[in-house]
Amino acid sequence: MHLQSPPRTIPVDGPANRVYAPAYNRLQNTTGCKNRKEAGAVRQGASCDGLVMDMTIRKLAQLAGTSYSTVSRALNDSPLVKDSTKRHIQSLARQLGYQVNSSAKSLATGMQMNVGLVYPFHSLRPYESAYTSQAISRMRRELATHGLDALVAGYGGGEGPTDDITRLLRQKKVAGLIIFGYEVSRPQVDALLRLDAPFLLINPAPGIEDAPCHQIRIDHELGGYLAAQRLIAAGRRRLLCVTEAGEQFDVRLRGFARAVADAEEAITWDTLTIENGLYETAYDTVAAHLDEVRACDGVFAQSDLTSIGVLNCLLDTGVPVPEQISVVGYDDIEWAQYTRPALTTIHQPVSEVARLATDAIAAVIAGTQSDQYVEKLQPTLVDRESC
Amino acid sequence: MHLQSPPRTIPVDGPANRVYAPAYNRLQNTTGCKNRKEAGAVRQGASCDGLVMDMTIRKLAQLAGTSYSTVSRALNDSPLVKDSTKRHIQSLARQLGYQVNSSAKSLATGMQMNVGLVYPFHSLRPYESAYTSQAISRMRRELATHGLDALVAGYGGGEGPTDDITRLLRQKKVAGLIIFGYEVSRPQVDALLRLDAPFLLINPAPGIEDAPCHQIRIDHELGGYLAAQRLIAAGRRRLLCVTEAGEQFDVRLRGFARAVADAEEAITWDTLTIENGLYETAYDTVAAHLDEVRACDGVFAQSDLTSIGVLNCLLDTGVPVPEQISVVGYDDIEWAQYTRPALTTIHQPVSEVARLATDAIAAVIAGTQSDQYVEKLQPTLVDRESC
DNA sequence: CTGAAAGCGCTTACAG
DNA sequence: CTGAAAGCGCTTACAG
Repeated sequence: MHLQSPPRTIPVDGPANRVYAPAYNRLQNTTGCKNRKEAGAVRQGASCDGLVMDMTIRKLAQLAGTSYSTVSRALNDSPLVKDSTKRHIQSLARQLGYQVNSSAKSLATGMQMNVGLVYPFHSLRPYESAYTSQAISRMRRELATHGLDALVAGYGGGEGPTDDITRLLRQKKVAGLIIFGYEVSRPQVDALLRLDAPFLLINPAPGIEDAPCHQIRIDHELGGYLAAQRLIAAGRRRLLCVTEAGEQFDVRLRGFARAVADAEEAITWDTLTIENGLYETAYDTVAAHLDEVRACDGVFAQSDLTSIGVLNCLLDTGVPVPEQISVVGYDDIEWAQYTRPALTTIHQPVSEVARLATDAIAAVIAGTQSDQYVEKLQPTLVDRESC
Repeated sequence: MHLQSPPRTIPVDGPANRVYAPAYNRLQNTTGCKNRKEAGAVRQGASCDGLVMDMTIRKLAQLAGTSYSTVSRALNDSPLVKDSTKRHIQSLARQLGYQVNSSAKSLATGMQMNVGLVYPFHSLRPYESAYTSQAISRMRRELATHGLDALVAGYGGGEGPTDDITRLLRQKKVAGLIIFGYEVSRPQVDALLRLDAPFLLINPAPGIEDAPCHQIRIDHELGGYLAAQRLIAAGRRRLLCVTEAGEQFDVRLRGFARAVADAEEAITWDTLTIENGLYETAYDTVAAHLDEVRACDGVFAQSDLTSIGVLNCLLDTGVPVPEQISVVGYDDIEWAQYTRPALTTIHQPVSEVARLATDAIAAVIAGTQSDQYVEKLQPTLVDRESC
């Protein structure tokens, strides 16, 4: 077997006309390394079912009888390598359970095969919304089909660009970002743009839509329209929107208003503003304004969690739903089907968003997608029992 | 300002007595790099609010007027650096928004500051259980306080050790793993053990408990006991356990049986086995065995999702809960409080688990925790309306 | 098609 | 306390 060390071409005296001889690759040093590293790190030489933990392309090259350059090319399926050589090396690698050291690869290529999934940090809740959880869960799987791993992170309200949003990119921990954007600010997006790194916004706030970046939008105006339409079709004439303040909610309200205007019947509607989207907040706000709420016959709430707060408050105070008041939610999270009455709601196409977002970011990272990717998806009405 | 290049000590002719001059660090090469890399990667020199994307310790060193070794030490807060130098460098780094290249650091130290959060892949559901989501969400935050990022991954049933479970470790993408272990197999754990890498099991199946690895267990026997005790205290005498097959569920059943044996009253109990933990499965199974179910007066279901399936089926078929049949669930997911009647259930201490797991894995990674970490936590009963 | 070399951006033993 | 050097494990331009 041909070992790479010592290199056969080393001139005994060095070339006289060069002051500095090239630094011959340190081929010798497969074992005795100068820099120590233990302390919790994986022990050198540990093996697992015949799979060695610290297999490198250098060792693979020794076993295959080629240079490690060739091993590297073979493993990356380079067309420069002879087919038989490639097959030999690949099968050897498989047998020995070789896994590339992602840090080394990343350092050499300048790109880590991870994408950051970043969503707004709600200090109010110890966990993400059901909607976010479902989306993350699905994206992780889709990402895997592209050979990408998912790193999760949060971002705070308006803390500027030194958030996790840019950190992961700047540390080169991720090759790109999928950002659940409904709370990302314009300065943050601009900072990202200046970084010129791959990122994609899901559901950005209206003020962001004209930013020249990849986006997947949901037509929330239509969502609001659909909600009002359904309520009106159920014969409801005095409507109430339970909503948080914020541009992203106003859009839905605009759709709502348009449906009301489109209706042939005389419809009145009003708004009950809640401070945040927590279940408890919705519940308590409705309880505090019971008379106003009971004066209406149909409620549109801006998220399923909010809807469930409204629904439960109504039920607990003896208001029959949907007999006296209809309720329409928004999101169609898993739990919307488990309430009694089951929640009629506007479905956000999470699976589709996950698939598209994932394909898009993968393409951007691969350099396949160069121009701005913008997709606008339509929500749909899911008819259940609460309206 | 003293720049590092060219090195002042280069002998013009090279030392005569050495064949190979030492390879002087390539200090020159801060700009003209040989290896190209673009294609979706972050553009060189892009800047963001005065923060340069590709700031390195080399450039920092030039600006600070020291060697980059000193910069490295200063940034890592080494006691070897003079305090004033350290402060100078650190403030410069902060000003310029320097962020370490995590791949380079990882390659040099052998450890990446990420931990993998791995949970069982349920092919049946497009998203994780609410319990898992909540745990992941909390762990991510706790991890951040240790300077660790969270990488999420799944593992399949019994596909052996070439899962994501070992992949992330072997690729050096993570320094350690937190594994939601209720479906991890003994061979998988053994493979992990042979790898000698930091990992911690949450809630492993009973057959794993004697493996010499870090674990956080929940006393599910007690959980089962508490459930039966509550049902009995509510005057229930003919009990039914709705459960999946599996060791981890048998433990709860044992606790349940013990409570029945401890009771002074004559209690009968039976088991209704469901094929999996899906809501629909629970609902349909109860519907298919309505007579048997109606013959009992108290149900203990093995997860909240299952309980809600049972609850809804009962409600939908006109059985009043808890008047005719009491229901006790397991897990205490967020949604348990939103059902009507609100679900009485066994609370798993997710927050505590998240905090402990996170502290433990951080300690193991840091090398602080050397002996086996085993924590056994106790579930508690949450009394609501369904029992 | 293949190999030797240089480089990616860090850390750290070694030698002042 | 500081600097120059070597090394981490890859990729890839360059030269056969």
